[in-house]
Amino acid sequence: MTNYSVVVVDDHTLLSQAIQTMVNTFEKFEVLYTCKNGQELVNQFSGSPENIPDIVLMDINMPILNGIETTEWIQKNHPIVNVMALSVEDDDKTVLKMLKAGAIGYLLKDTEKSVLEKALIEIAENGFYHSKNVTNLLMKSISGNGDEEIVLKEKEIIFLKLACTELTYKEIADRMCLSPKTIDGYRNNLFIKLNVKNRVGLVMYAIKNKIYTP
Amino acid sequence: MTNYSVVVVDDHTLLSQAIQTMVNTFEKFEVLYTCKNGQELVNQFSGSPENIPDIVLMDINMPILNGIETTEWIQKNHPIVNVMALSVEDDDKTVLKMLKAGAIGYLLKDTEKSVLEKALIEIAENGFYHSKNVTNLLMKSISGNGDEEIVLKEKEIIFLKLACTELTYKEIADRMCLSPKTIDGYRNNLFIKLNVKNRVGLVMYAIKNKIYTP
DNA sequence: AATAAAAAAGGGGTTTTTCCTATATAAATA
DNA sequence: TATTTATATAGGAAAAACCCCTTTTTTATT
Repeated sequence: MTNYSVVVVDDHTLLSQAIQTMVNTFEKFEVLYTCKNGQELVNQFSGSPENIPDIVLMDINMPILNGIETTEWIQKNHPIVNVMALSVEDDDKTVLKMLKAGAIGYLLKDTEKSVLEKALIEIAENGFYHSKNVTNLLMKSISGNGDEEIVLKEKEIIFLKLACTELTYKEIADRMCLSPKTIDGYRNNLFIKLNVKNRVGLVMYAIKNKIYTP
Repeated sequence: MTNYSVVVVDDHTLLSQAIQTMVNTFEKFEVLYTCKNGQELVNQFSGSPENIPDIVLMDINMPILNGIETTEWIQKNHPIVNVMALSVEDDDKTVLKMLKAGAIGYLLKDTEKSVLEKALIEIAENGFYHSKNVTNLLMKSISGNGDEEIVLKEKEIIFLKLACTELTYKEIADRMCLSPKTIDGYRNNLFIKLNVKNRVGLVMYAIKNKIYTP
């Protein structure tokens, strides 16, 4: 009987290699290769059918092509592959996005070796795994709470980024080649849209949603 | 000939266990145990002399007792132990603090397995290791740039945290049981002290220095 | 106790932000 | 083309943020 093949994707090379070493100690599992980001994975997958594993262990925060985008790509092009998210993130929105993108499991990086093995076995044999946290989260997400995904337009994002600097709205207007009054509008729209009270609220939203990185 | 003993400290259990597995594959090295935070390490060290390793691989961001504090403790109580920092952080201040605390090396988590092994060997045999990044940083830090460590008092920190919320300065004053005018003073002092122009500057400083976590 | 230093508070002013309402203009659509 | 619809812009005003300078109160120091 052949082993299940695994690919590890994480921009922290040491982590991905360490996990590789670890997974290789598991009976039944074997790491094919590791990737530093989503782009590398896409290249590998597109290279040869032999590069397509049974399971992908995927970090979320990565440069170039992040975990969510990459999972979407896999879901579209190789729907048989099981993606398990592996992240330090545990904020609700991120988890939900990852699951929506098609991940069939979600594991925090502060779990035990044994838990990872158990999760891999479940995925390989049953096709799913969910930690307690995630199960609770899913319950919450289903019951009520439509969540109304907020979509920002390009200019709003640019504005938001500038609002995270020490620039004055007047100066932001100059940078964006718009009248201060227009900026006034952007700001007020976002106050309502993002449900915040003032500029600090904008800044916090931008940071939490990775629109601006301090 | 006996192996060099290593202890891995990281709050991400999966990472510390994965690194444990990896280090155990290195000839000459052997992991004694892993810890989830500094407190655990202190307990282990204080438990039995057999628990004291040659090398500690230490993460920086940890709850309870962080990497810098833990390194200081080790430096004070077990100065023979070599601490190597292992972190995703690469901002100058953090690295310098870690080195000042007594770490003899600094490795980013996105390095290769082979680099880790090489670093461990250097530490074990020569007693030091520095990645290129760190060497450059040290050069910068020595040449000129006194850096003037900014020290904030307790109340300034409380104020700074509140300034990161959507509260009005008036409301912050209430929370801190101070007059709005006093808050005015705190704000203006911090503007000068932190070299920022407005509230966004305060927020950014607080976040960058982990005084406030979004 | 006298003096110095730090923390808290106030007076009063300018600028920026925030808010509300209304209009011109461009872009998309029936 | 006429009609929405989204985007950009104004006017005006109240609130909050920002700034400078002075005074009181507390705390520490010799």
